[in-house]
Amino acid sequence: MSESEQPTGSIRLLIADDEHLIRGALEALLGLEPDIEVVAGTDNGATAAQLALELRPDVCLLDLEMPRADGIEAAERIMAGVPGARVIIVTRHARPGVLRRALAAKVAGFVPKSTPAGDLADVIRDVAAGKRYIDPEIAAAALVAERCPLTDRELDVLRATRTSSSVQAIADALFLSTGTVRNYLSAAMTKLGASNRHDAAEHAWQQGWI
Amino acid sequence: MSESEQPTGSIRLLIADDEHLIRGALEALLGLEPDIEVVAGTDNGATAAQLALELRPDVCLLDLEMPRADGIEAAERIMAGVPGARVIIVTRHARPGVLRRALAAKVAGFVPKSTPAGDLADVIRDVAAGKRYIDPEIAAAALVAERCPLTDRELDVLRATRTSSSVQAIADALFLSTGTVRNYLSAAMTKLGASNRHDAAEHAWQQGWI
DNA sequence: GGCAACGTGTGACAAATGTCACGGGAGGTC
DNA sequence: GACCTCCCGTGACATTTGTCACACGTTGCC
Repeated sequence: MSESEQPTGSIRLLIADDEHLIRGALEALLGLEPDIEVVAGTDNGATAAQLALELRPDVCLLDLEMPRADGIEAAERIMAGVPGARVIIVTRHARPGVLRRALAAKVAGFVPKSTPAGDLADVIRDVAAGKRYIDPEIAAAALVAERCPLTDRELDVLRATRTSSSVQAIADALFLSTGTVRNYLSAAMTKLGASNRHDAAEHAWQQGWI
Repeated sequence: MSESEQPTGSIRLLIADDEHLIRGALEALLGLEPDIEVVAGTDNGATAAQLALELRPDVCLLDLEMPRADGIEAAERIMAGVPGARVIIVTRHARPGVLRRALAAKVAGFVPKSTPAGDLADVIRDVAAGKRYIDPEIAAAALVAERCPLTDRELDVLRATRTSSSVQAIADALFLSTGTVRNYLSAAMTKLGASNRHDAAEHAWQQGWI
């Protein structure tokens, strides 16, 4: 593992983003930095985790929204397989609950796509140096965010609400009776102050609870 | 307008994308090309149109999803104000109907964010040279896509459905009676084969009709 | 002029949805 | 053991939603 063709202290980076254009652009952006070397790129979380196990990059830059395994799932797999790995999550929708999930997964960096491009290299350097970087806006939002008042089953039905159209379909998906589903939905709607299940599911999604 | 500090034939480019990270990365990517010069960047459609009128870039690279004016609206304004302007729309969700809208606005290029990063510069060069470039996948999808069977008002209520929770709210937003709204929704749902208005609105959105 | 399509509305009916009250059981804590 | 919360269910009820039939006026086309 002691190649000599790279400058001393060069940061070996893995990039995962399902939008090829973005990934390529990020590679171009970070390739301009003399101390950063992009060693791998992929468009899904599962491959990202696999590549990380093989290549042992110093830092992994993972998009949150990816097929096969989202950024946090990929981060968990990488953490499990590569002790001391450093992961940065990049996301478009910076929902407070997602930050919680990311921090629970021991992610070292969390930046929204609204971050100025010039800052990204610095974040990568900080993270590579062992520091953590959490976008201050998201951190503040997460701190004032309400704790999730919903039970596990209530979260389940809200999750199912996002893909199923009728109560019957939700009940079928969860192997529950329609009455039970309606009770859970009613409870969730009351807790969230929503006037229908779609609003409730949307709210829970915005908070990153589901 | 005859500055001499740039190489002959250099393509003057404007980039608009509301995600700063992406815009910066694209600037880095395209900045690597010797014949492309990024002359402006912004994060919303309204400013993009304004800047285009002032700076008269050769090509405008516009993200579709932007605040204040989406990529196509911005393209229309640019076309109206700058004769011979060339616009490329970049989008994450390549819905068939959106391509229709874009072509109706005389857009010269249409690429999804899944395009390999290396191809983008070539597309820009083609467009600058007067050619058009339409992503073949999207073009094929648009050709087999069904024509929109909905009336203007049906589209209106479906649009409102995406933001309003109840029929009453939709009716209030459109200054209609609830009965009328329900009739339109029922008609739209029948035409689209949807079992509720949210499905219908989702379908219409996927097709790019609203 | 006649006809079709569209926009707008009403009224009635059925189905889906949301609310409420009430059960019972499983699993924890004091 | 008593108590609590969560899970799962039932039944009744009011509200919302979706369907259907029908009506009237406008616009555009043959």
